[in-house]
Amino acid sequence: MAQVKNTYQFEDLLEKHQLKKTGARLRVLSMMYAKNTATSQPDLESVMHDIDRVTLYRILNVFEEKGIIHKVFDLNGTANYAVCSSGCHEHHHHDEHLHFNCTACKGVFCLNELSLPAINLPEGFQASGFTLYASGLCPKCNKMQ
Amino acid sequence: MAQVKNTYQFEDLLEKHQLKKTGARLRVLSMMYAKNTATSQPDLESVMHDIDRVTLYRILNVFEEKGIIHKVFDLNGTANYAVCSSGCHEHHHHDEHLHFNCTACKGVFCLNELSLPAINLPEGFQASGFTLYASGLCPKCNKMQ
DNA sequence: TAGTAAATGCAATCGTGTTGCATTAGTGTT
DNA sequence: AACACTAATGCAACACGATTGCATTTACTA
Ligand SMILES: [Mn+2]
Ligand SMILES: [Mn+2]
Ligand SMILES: [Zn+2]
Ligand SMILES: [Zn+2]
Repeated sequence: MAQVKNTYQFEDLLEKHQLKKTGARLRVLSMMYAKNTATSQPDLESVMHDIDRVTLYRILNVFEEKGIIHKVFDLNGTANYAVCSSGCHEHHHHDEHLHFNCTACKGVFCLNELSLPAINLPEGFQASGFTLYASGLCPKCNKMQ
Repeated sequence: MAQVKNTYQFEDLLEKHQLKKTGARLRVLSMMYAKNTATSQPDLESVMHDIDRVTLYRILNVFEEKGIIHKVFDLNGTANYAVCSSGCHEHHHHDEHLHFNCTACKGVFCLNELSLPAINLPEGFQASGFTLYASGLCPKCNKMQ
């Protein structure tokens, strides 16, 4: 299950990153921390009708800059966001784990427990980051066939 | 370098997949086979002004269905396409290699020579495909700093 | 060469991403 | 508690890739 926190902890989180404590930001945080899958902006919009989509867009952007969440693309190429596990700082992410895209429920899962094996790139290529994607069926969809 | 072919071989390729031999399709094939990086639809449009965008869109789609090319997303989430190395068939791709996104020139490289190490997924997850992404500098951009 | 299905072109729409600017609201200070 | 200042929000507008419907044209086949 995801790492559930309460409102006070979210306020502390915002304060730590020198972000003003607004209702929209707290609601986005509580939604993202409650889920065990990544969240797209359309996901947020479908729930928070009263918040402008540009506001949500900017909240996601600033959270990513601050190292609170990280971006991962789903099978359609749309951005999804998930809370960073640990060790992520402003403009410095360490989310090199496996991202599982469920082809049935479209859920995007961060499998933090799986670290990536070392990769030897061909001569000349210089990598700054890796991401491993897998697609298939998540546990829930797998059971339902 | 990429696998260059001539027009007759492209015609054979189309015939093999029961696709009509049209000028647009042959031109798309020759462009994609001549490059060593993946090609986006905007790439094609910038060269083939006389072909309608929707036609290009449908050509890319049918080529992917037939297992001639495979789709890979760049850092912006836009679809790029690259010719399949081998073993890909209709609705059945085997392009489990590393995809390198150059942050400078935006090129997307298929590093076929790098096969992926075996991955053990957590209980319940059933994967049908893997893709490893790396971002950084390609050889050319690396030299130019 | 005529008939048929496939492929194309065009117009239109959708969805996500992005910017500018005026207004509002959070925060530290008086 | 009121003030001032800056950050955050809402709204309008735009960018651009993705996607569909439909009429027309083209490639193949009989
Ligand atoms: Mn992740
Ligand atoms: Mn590839
Ligand atoms: Zn699922
Ligand atoms: Zn490059």
